[in-house]
Amino acid sequence: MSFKKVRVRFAPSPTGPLHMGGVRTALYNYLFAKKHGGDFILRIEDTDQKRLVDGAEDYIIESLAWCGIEIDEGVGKGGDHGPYRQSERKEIYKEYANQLIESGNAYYAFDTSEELEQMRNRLKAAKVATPQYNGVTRETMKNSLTLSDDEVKSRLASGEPYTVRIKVPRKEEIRIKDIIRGWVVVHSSKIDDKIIFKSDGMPTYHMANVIDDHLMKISHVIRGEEWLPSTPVHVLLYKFLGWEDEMPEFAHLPLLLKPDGNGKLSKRDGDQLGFPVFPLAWTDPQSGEKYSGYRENGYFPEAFLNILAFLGWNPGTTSEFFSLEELINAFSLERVGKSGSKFDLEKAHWYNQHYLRAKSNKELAELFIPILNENNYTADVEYVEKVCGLMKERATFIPDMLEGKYFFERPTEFDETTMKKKWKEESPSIIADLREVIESIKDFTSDNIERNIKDHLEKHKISIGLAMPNLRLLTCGVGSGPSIFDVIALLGKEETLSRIDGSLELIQKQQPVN
RNA sequence: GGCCCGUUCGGCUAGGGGUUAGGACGCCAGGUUUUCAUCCUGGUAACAGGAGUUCGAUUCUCCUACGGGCUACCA
Repeated sequence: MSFKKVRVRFAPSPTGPLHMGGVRTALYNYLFAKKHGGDFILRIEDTDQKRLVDGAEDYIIESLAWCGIEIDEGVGKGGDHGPYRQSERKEIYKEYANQLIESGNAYYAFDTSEELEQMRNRLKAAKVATPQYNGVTRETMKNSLTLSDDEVKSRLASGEPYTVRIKVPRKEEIRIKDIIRGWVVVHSSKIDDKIIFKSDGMPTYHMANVIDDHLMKISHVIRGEEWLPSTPVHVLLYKFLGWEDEMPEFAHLPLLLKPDGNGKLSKRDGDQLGFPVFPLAWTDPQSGEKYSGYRENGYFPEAFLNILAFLGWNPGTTSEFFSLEELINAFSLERVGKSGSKFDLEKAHWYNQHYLRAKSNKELAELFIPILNENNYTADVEYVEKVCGLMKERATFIPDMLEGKYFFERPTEFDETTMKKKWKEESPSIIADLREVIESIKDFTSDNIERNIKDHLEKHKISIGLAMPNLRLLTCGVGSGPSIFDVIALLGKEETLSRIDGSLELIQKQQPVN
């Protein structure tokens, strides 16, 4: 099968925002496709018209775009195998449903939901472990297998609602070769006659997915593990449709679990977990409820992707940082693990911090300026770039650099703990001396300032552990931050001096000396 | 309940019949620093349990336990 062109699809249903597990599935599909020079296709599985959510489709497309996952073909892109929205392929499915009925591999079923319910209850009462519509029970139901041809025809003609069910053989071993899990064998007696065509004229996932994958020439189906149990039905469908030889290969991905180890991550988890489950922020159009996203929480797409890639996959080396390009090169389905994994928030922070620090001051400033503006700070780009240069070492997310807000406003408050610990009786006179030193520095560079101040402190045997925090307190209002010499060099001599004066005045007014 | 999938440090994971079971994150300690952060060094900590196969099992097989998925006219 390696001669076949690799074509994979990501096929979400637009029932809400994509969550991070979905993004990971898309990513693995994309990586696999690109690794093998293949196509990545986006197909929208909207066969359940009742569950459609406004904006979901756009959200999916925007999420992939934010991550840098490019669609080669599909919704939002076009291509030769369209339409790529299943609701627009209705007629195609109908044709194949008929074909399956004609070949005796599917049948009409007229049972109402009440009748189905009754059947299940009856079986439950009879202590049948798994009540299902199968080779045995179908004999007792209303379908084209039990009804006469005339009856079926008249029911159909009268417009009575019907579904189409696959006729699962009674005794047959169905073998699935999964790239990640190896051979999985399921006996057909454990599978029920799944509905493949609904009474509303739409196919169910099972049939639509098989037909589309075939028609779209999909070579590999890479999807979540939750699909493994229904894969035998899909395999049967390929066989009944006569496509067995061209059946795609399967790879069922382990699931992303909740951090408490209880179940798979789901859209419903929203923000309950202490981290976003969505790539982008989302507002539910019905309830108006808002959910945060990685993008809005300050994650970089490259960090998000790197994190996601490593949840269930690893390159087999000790390298941890991979660009999308590098992921493509390193990726293989064989190196995808079998067991579910939990999102590691701490490590996610670490990744983001790494990517933040890898950015140039210019890039950082571009991202930081909007945040500054939101907080009513303005400054010219060059200045912000320098601030970023000083703050980037201590930030995980862009907004963390707001910690250095004192670069943009004079301090009006002074960190209480530091005041208590460091503001002593002698502080005003230490500062007065320091002020003179600072004023006398001609070339106002960090190195110069440092040398002058340290010389002065040494010469007069003044505690550096007192003088420096005092200076920081007066100029910044806080007890910690980047090198104070760097800070005041950036602030400039004039600003530094005037801050010292202003702060001194404020402190003398408000703070008692310890 | 039934069917299917899984199980290595706290979480993410490497490894694979004989290893001091490796790595990064976190955490702890030390160093550097005016401070915090960074950075450097070191440390902490894991093969779910039981049988079997074998000279030897964390690795292979089976059982049990635990976790997960599926069990809809949802995907």
